[in-house]
Amino acid sequence: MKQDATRPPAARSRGALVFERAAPLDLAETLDGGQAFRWRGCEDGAYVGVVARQVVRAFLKGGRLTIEGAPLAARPFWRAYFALDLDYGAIRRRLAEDPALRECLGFARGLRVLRQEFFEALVTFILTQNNNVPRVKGIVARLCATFGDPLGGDFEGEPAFAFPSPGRLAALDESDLACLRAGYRVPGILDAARQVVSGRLDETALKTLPVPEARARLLGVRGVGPKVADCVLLYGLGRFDCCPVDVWIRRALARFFPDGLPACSSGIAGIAQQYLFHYARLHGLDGR
DNA sequence: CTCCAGGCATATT
DNA sequence: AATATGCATGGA
Repeated sequence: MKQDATRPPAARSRGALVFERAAPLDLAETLDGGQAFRWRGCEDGAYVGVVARQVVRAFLKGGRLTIEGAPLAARPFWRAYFALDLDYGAIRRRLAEDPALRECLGFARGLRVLRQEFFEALVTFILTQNNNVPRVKGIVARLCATFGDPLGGDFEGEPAFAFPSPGRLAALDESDLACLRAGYRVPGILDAARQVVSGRLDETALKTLPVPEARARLLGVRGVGPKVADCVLLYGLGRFDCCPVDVWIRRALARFFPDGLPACSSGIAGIAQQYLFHYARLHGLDGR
């Protein structure tokens, strides 16, 4: 509830990006489903987020997606972020060939798999280890507020901060990160940052290498196991052919689909998995 | 106060 | 190669 009349106006090159034919896309399902941790829903259905050093407001109206606050030059970025280059109608039709997935599709009409930034996905999914989404959001917020660059906008009623760069985090030690209250996940954050800075973890390589090799490299990071590695491949590297291992989900869903879970169409197994995960959460499956 | 969160690292069989 | 246990922290 504070005003800052001295703050410079938003950069003049910023405006509203409008994407026609964004459907099927549901912001709540996509932005608030445990894929990303830097979006907050508003009462009017819009979402405010900090992504790639941009503080933006996203909303849907009549099948059109509007992104306010982004540089006009960032249009390709947002198109990729929301996977607007993919024909989700066709993808859903293909997934619907499997009976189990067909059931799930009905409960997530506008779910999409985001293409997030690599380093942020790597760090945030290290944080998800044995953790819950609200707390991950809190840790990420503290991480950004403490070590990220101020961006000049507002987020959650506070000044907005960028996600910290690998270089910034790599120079820290565990005591510096104690303020995050991230517990035993801290060494993983540091190792991830240092491996990126050293070049041992290279985004371009991870995007072009065969999935098994990219996965093997990610597994070399402290705090990255099979689950986190595949989440990073899927959300942070756009490897939609990669399917996060999720023992819990498979066990829980087995109750609903005794005939077996879908084989996961080749090439888009990760997208299929996302529908399964959403379905499981929606139905409050506890795996009992 | 318990339980547990889309696991992982490590020590045991 | 499987299987068991500890783990920091705080939301519910």
